[in-house]
Amino acid sequence: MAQGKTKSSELPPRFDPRSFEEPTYSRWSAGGYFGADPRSPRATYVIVMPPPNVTAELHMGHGLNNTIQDVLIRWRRMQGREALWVPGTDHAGIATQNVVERQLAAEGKTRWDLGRDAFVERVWDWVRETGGTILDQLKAIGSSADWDRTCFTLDAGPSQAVREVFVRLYEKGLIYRGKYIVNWCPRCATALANEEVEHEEVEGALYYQRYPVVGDESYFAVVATTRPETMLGDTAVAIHPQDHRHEGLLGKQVMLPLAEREIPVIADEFVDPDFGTGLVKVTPAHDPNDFEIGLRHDLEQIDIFNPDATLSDAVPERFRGMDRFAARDAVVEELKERGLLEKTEKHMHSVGHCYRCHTMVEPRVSEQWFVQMKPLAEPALEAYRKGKVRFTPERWGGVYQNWLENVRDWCISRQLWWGHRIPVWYCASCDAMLVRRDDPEACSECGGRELQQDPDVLDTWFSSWLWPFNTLGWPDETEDLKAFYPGHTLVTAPEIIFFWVARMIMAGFEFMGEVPFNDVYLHGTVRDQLGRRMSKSMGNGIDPLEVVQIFGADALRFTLMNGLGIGADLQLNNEDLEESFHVGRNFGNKIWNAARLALPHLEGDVEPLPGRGVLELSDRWILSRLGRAIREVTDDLERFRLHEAAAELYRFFWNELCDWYLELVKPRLYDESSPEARAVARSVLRDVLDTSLRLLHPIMPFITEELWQRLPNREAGSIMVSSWPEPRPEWADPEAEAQIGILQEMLSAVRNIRSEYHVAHGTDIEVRLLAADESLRRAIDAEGEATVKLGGIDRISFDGESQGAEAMAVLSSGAEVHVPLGGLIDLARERGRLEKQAQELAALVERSEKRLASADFVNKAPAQVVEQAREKLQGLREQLDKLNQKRRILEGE
RNA sequence: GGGCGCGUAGCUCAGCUGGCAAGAGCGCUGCCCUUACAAGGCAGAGGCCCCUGGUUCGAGUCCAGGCGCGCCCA
Repeated sequence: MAQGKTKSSELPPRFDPRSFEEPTYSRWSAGGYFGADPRSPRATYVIVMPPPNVTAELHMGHGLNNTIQDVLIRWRRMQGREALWVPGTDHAGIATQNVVERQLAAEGKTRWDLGRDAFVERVWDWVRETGGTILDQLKAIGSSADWDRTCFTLDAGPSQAVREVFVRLYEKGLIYRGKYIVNWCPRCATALANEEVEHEEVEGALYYQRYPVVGDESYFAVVATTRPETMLGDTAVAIHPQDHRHEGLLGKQVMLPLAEREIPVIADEFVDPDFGTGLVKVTPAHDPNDFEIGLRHDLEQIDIFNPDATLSDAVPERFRGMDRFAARDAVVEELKERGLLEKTEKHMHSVGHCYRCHTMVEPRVSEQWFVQMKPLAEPALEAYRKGKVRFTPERWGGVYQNWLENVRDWCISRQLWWGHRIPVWYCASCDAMLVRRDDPEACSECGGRELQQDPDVLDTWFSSWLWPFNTLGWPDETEDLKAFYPGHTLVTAPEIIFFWVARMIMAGFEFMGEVPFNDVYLHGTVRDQLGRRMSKSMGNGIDPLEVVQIFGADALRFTLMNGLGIGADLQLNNEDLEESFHVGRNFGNKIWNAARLALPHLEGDVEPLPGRGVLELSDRWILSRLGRAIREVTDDLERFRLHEAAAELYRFFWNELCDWYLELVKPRLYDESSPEARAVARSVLRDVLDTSLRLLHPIMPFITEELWQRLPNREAGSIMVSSWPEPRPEWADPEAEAQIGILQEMLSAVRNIRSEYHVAHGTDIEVRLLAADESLRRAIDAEGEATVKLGGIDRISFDGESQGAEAMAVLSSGAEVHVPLGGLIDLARERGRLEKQAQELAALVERSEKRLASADFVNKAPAQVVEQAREKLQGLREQLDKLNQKRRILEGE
């Protein structure tokens, strides 16, 4: 793909990502660079993509999540690993069904109007139409997933895996069916798992209701409740056994008003004597705690609701069909009329809401399927304790552990139509229950052919938790499975630690005998400029594709990585995309222009990097700095500190390579009269640019490929499969770093003086360096031509004495920079300038002296620290002395 | 109620194992369209590192308490 490209000298002055991003992606795709080979002898590196909802559209959260994964996978691929990133989508039972139900509602229909089969077919139509859109969108941001392995949770393979898992767990006794209290979403008309309920503090009221005591109707049991309407399902009143205030009531019956039923007063440890009156109503069918009390006391469970939370036939006729909130008003009103409402108090309490539609959840007894979690949790906990699974940031490990230690059974049946149907059949003839991998033809007990499959489907997460291995072909023992399980890194958001991360680890042990990945990297949330979570409903989102259109995928990716503190949230301004993304775009432009400068000088043959002996000072310096950058970026990536990798790359490329090296090397590049010197410069430039582009590639894949293709002497057909740079120890060159460092400081001082005295650009000045140290002399000696150019200097001399009518600065080494400015010098201004500097230095000297005067510091601090402090003080004093000396001369003028 | 996180420049955030003359980007001020880049260059201003105590020779960093903000669990 490299040959015959546009000539480098023809690069336009501004980089235009749209001109190359899509074609570049197509070439990668055609080149087969995304695919992983199970037969490869290389060590693997595997990430499974958190599958987005099949009908979702790409938002910034996906953008962030997938960019992180792509950075990691591209980096490991370059390191020579057989890198596999498995993509796919999730059928997202409730969410997807909701979307199609809303479409139907717009047509004035419900799913029951269509019937199950037609409805499911309709969802499939919608999925076939829009499903996978999001995966194409992921390509636009550069994702290098192995698309040939794209998986959908409802595909045949994963569906078979789900059945296999259900049957195995059932046979092991870990799946059971029972009538328990579950969280019920009246809008979705289905049960939910505990984790699918979001609790929210709301201001409600505490209603004190009077239940007349049977046989002594002038006496009342007063119960406090936040949910008066559920009284219609009360089957007892309870007190704490040690609560002597209400002892007289124990064993008596009270008359439940409105329902006009007699119910007992019982004693149960669960009751909190300090809540309300110490007496509570017990509604076993509609409160989890009451449910437990009911079991202990063998109370009747009266389900007062229909699936949509209107009141059922279990309540008096006048309440039937009322919505639960209307029923609350009606009950309260009627109690009030009868004098049975003692008082109401404001009361804050936490109320559960459906995580998909935010409707208030109703605890409700119903028959559901459950997974017994404790036995599955043990190996998952063990793995964490032994460090086989690590979390980044570490603190999430505690959250994971805490959840597993207190894990409750998992309600896996959903009263939905879209999803994996539960593989259980009931025989109409003999009541047998068949749990099967394949659809049975006849009852195995009685041979009856009238079999009814369980109408419910499984929780979507019941397929998601198999994702690390069902995407590789499990339960078949495939080549892929052998090669790519277990995987390595999971990248996701902390809010699905329970839903998904913990369960995947459990399933990994239960079905594969091994943890599915070692590292869980949890990233923050994308927020708007006000700190609000981006969401469709609030309209404060940013469309990543729009960003790609305007700024390019590389700009998007760099901005995301650069702004992403470890475990921290990321703020972007959705009203000002320029503000949010120009950093990445401008960096791309900088890279582009550095190449625009370099490439014309690199045409034709370029020799490999020569030995150290022929390198110039600036070459030694940039190679030393580059080595440092390689170490830091690699280390940052290893520790998932992606934002620091991005910042380091930005700093190195811009502030060292562009600001200094390119300027220092220019004279040699343009000097055709010294071909040998020019050849060395070209070799170093080529190598540094090549290495820098490879370092940048995981974060900015497109621009680096585009430019890399124009470099001579490339090692591979695509930068994607070039090698990740390794630091060469022999490049480390503290001497060169020190020399260039002092040269930079000197130029800074000169430029400061120029700026202070408004010396026009183009007006060269003379610089006299007194007490110049060896480093500075050598640096100027080696880089004289560039130095005079960068400082706008026409002459540098090293002799003479401090004089009056000169601007002056002292460097940290003690070297004095004098700039004779002739008529431009303003003595008053110069005195002021030096005085300010002297004051600052004096303050530092004082602080430093004080520190060293402390016997404790000198005796107890490490010798090296004390020594450093002494040297520093000496340097500061020298600087201050020289400044003061100069000030005295100026006083005499 | 239990747990976790955050508070550093006007804004968004780095600052990892305590050794700082406290950093970056944006924004701001001044000068400059110097032939890679004005999406740029150079120079500069801007900080009780939330508060109070403690540990330490030494605290932005560790500990305790407080204030403010956010999240999770019950």
